[in-house]
Amino acid sequence: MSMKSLKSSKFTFQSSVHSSHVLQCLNEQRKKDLLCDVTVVAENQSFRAHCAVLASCSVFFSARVSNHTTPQGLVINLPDEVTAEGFEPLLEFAYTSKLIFTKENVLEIRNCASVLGFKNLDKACFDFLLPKFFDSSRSASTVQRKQCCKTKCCRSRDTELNLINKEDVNDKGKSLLQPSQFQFKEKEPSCPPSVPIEDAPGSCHNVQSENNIDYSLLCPKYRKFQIACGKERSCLDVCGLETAPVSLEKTDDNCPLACFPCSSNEYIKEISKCSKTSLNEDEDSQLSKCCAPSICGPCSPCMGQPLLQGCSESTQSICVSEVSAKQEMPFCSEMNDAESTVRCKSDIETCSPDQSNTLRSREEIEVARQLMFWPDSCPTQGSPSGFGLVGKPSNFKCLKSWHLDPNAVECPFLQDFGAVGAQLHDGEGGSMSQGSPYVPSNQSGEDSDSFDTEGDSESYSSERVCEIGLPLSVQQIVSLSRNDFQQMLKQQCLTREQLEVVHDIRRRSKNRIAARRCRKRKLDCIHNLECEIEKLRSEREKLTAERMQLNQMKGKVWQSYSGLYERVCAEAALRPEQLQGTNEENIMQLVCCKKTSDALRQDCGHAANHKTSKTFSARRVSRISERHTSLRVTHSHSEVSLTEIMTTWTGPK
DNA sequence: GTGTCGTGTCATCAT
DNA sequence: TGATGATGACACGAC
Repeated sequence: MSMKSLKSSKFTFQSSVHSSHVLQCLNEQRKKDLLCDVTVVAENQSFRAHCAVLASCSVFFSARVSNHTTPQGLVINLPDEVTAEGFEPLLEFAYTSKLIFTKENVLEIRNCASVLGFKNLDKACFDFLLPKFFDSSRSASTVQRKQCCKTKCCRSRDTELNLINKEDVNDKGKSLLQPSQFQFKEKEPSCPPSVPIEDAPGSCHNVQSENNIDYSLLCPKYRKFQIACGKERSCLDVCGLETAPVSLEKTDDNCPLACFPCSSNEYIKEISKCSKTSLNEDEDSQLSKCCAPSICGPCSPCMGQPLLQGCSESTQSICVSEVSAKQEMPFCSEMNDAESTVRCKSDIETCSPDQSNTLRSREEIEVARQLMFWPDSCPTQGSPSGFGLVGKPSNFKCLKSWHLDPNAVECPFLQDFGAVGAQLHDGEGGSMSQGSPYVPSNQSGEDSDSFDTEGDSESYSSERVCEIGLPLSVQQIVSLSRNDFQQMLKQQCLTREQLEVVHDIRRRSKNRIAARRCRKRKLDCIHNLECEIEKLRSEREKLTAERMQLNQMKGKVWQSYSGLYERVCAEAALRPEQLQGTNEENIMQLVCCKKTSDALRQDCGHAANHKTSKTFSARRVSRISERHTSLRVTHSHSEVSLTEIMTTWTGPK
């Protein structure tokens, strides 16, 4: 591009950290009571704040502030429903985007948020959170999960929990919930990204949320299953633009993807979408580079799940962002006058590389942690067998063959990672140490299966390798990323036959792994569907019981009504047969009748009182008599029997 | 001997 | 265009 064209071009610089920085500054100002222009009073406790911030977060404050001409010095008394306990976290949320809550005060906060109309919280947070906290059916779900998911879920769950980074939950047992993560769901079908740790040992996840959304069925991968089950639903249909997380209810440990599949996966994919724009074709190797434990947490359960595709995707996606963040691009792409090209959203590029790394990675690591917290977040699909320590014998074989550190049992990711690193290191004379670009990208998560090549097939492959004198191990052939693999082949100067064997081994091995994943997904889907069926059954039973209860109540009400009815009839000197029309009409009639009777009595009383009075006129007596006659005539047209009225009242069953 | 299950492999399609 | 992943179909061995 010529200098001239460069001069005529427009550039866009967009910072996504700017907004958070502004909010952070506002929060600091609030704490120092600087530039605060409003005092909010809740239960005799006052809070200083900025009108603009409150108004931007809350419908209530927006209305109050906009109606106030001089916001300076404004004092807003909150409704009685809003307690200080509930409001304070909301105020923090307004300034930090983080809602800190406990199981004890979450209802209070929800109530306050509802009263104050806190945007993005009600649906995005509480609809998602409360069922998780208080859903009485959870125990049942757990039972279901135990039934349907058998041992693998449970064991993987236990392991998972043990691996959760305890830093993610503070000492007070509070959990962080970041609504910004939820906002994501407005675009993508996703599940709640976070969950309080105490709820982690959840129930079967596929048993969906209150909204009956089966996350496992939302992923494109499972479209076929959806169709097969007649459950084809688009993610947007389900999640909607405004509906955030739909529920916390998860159902099945063994199907993380099932529940989170869309959640975590889609969410992470969204991240990766942005990030991948910055990736060059060598993304595999970049993924490899970045997929180090240090990024996603040393013992990330997700990463440790050898067979969890979703998990690995999450991890990888996060890492992709991490990588892209490392690219030093102070400015984004160029925008030509007429044809605007790519516009960089660059929270990454806007700041210095180091800074952007920190900011981005923190955010994404937080997301990853939240996902890990979520029992199902480790997607799934896979992975019932979880961390390779449970489940199939093959996994044991894997560990047996790859273990370097027996103490690493609790951290499969590290096992695999370290093992492979060591393996590669040995094989490549140090060029493939841990964390090096040569560490295969597919080793994080599900693809740790790729190391499970021990067995007949692997033995056969090894024999072939020896036969043709390949200077490579089967593991190297299989586990390297595409670019690394090709680069290695170039360095090896292999014969045509050797190349064919290498490619054949690699192809078979990858396909073998893919087949395993595919089968696991199928099984997960089956489990998920079973869980869903169980949930629907229990719901049906619950509804049936509720219906019976309502019928009983209806009977009681009817009895009460009948008694009243007869009493009113007797009082009005009417027979039920004299009434006609619907029960509502009859009741109205009876009420009129009662009023008229009262009026008559009153008039008669007056008449009696005035009998001796000369002012009592015959005209008034005549008028009373007319009214009485009219009333009699009206009711004499009633021919409907009480039975019919009862039928009308009972209504269709 | 037969059925079931787990697994590997191939072919095909999509990305 | 080649690499890769997903998946249906088939074959095979173990139980």
